[in-house]
Amino acid sequence: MTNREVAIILDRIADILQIKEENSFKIQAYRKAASSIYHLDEDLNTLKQARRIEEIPGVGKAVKAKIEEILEKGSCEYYDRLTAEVPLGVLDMLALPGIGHKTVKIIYEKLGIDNLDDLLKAAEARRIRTLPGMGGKTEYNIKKGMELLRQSGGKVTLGLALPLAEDFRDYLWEAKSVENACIVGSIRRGKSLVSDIDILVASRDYEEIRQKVNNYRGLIEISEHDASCIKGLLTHHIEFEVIIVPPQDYFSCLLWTTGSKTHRNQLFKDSEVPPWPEVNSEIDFYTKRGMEYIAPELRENQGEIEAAGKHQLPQLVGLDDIKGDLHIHSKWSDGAHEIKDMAAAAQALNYSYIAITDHSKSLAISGGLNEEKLGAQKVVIDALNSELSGLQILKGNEVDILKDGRLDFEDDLLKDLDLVIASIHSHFQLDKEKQSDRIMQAAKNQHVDIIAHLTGRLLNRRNGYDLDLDRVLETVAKNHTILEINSHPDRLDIDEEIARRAKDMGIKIAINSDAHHKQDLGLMKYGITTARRGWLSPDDVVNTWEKEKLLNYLGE
DNA sequence: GCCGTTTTCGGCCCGACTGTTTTCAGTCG
Repeated sequence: MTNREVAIILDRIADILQIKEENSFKIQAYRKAASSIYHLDEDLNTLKQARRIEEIPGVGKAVKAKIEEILEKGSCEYYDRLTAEVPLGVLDMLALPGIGHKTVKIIYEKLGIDNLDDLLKAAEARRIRTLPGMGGKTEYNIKKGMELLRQSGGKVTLGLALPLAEDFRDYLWEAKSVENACIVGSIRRGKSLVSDIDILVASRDYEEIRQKVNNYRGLIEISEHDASCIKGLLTHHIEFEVIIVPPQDYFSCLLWTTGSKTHRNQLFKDSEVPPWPEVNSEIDFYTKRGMEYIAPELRENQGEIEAAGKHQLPQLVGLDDIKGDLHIHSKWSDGAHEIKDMAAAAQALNYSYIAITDHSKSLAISGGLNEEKLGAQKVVIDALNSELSGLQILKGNEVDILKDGRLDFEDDLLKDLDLVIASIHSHFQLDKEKQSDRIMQAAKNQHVDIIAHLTGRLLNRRNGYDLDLDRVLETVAKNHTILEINSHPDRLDIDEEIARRAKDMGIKIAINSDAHHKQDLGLMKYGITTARRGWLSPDDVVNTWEKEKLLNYLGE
């Protein structure tokens, strides 16, 4: 069992307890333990062997026993008992926006519905409105939510698929006969939602690879296999495909399997099908055709082939270019750690600056800071800065954009901060005009430096709010406001398409982790991938800049 | 169920909006 799988079980226990309306603090305890484990930087199995499970924050005697049982047996008696009472299909319904634990409980108890398909049928048959507290709008929410789920077509986020793919690839590479192995397909191109995990393996021993796949701890089943391919299902029910080629064909197959189809169609004529033994590397392939090397993230037939032919591809931003992180939370609001701990984690990444940007007072659930606390936080940061060498902590805030476009703090207070992020956390359903006006008003505020998670989308969960992007981007450009690429793999907001538009309009971008936990600083790589897919260069991204240049820009 | 310069039980625990109601329960960030 991986940490993530254990965390998912603990979260499901919390969900079922919530549906059963048990003590809310008990539910909270399971959620906290799940979150701690999700963010752990050590493997639970290792911790168990070292008898250190109880060191995990939020894990006491009871949860520890359950974790150990799950690690040994893949499940625990308590969880099995709960899922016998409330089937997992009932929990699937919680994914629908506007449908919470109480609603799900009533639907399950009164109508006996325990899966999404039956729920949709009941909503279409207008049976949901017969239940207490539910009406036409609840049915609409169900139908609308199901549409969103269907749109994603069973795809999973890169944040879920990539770690699993990396683990699988590293495992396969351990086989003696493997000379090369690479994650290919949409994961290699860095798409934010992917349908499966594809691994290309160079080996002459098919049988060894098949045995190896068969023994993988994350394997659920092998569905089919032939001389060059093994297909099946991995944990989290993600489909996989292992493609096995002889070593001399590896690089041409790497190109072919990375795709995308449209990139391939544009590049190759019908007659051209791999292998091409003369190809020694991808760079070699493009060079021999008189082109620059095209990075996997660009291979989407969005003008990259033409640009590569003219040697006009941008120099893409990379993780190594990043010098700081401008959107970080601490314990002062809803973060998990003290500022000094986040600073230490940033130093470990060799950053030269970070901005502490806790929430503002309106976001009460997250412990948003009021004027007084913000003042106190500045004193703490000043003290830390006087001790730190090599890293500067910028005094910032993620200030809420209120319903009418005003900000949660007065200008007088904002002007004294090093960095102001403005973002929306409420009133998602305003109409296009009002929503756009609201953001534009924030962008026009001379103290606002960055607009964070512009569209508010949550991948597989919620579409972005209705925005007139043309008008918004125009205002952002005019006011020299920076747009954020939020690196959280559930957000990746703005996406590559908007990022590229923004770049063309001269808008600068900040790639931020929005870290609520030390480990979250590592999410930066997902934002980088999105930036690369948006054709961004280091110069387009303000947090690749030297500190002095950045501070100058913020001060203007 | 966890946690304790509060110390082994009692605290943990927001607030606004939405939808279904006609005074409030459920959802969400």
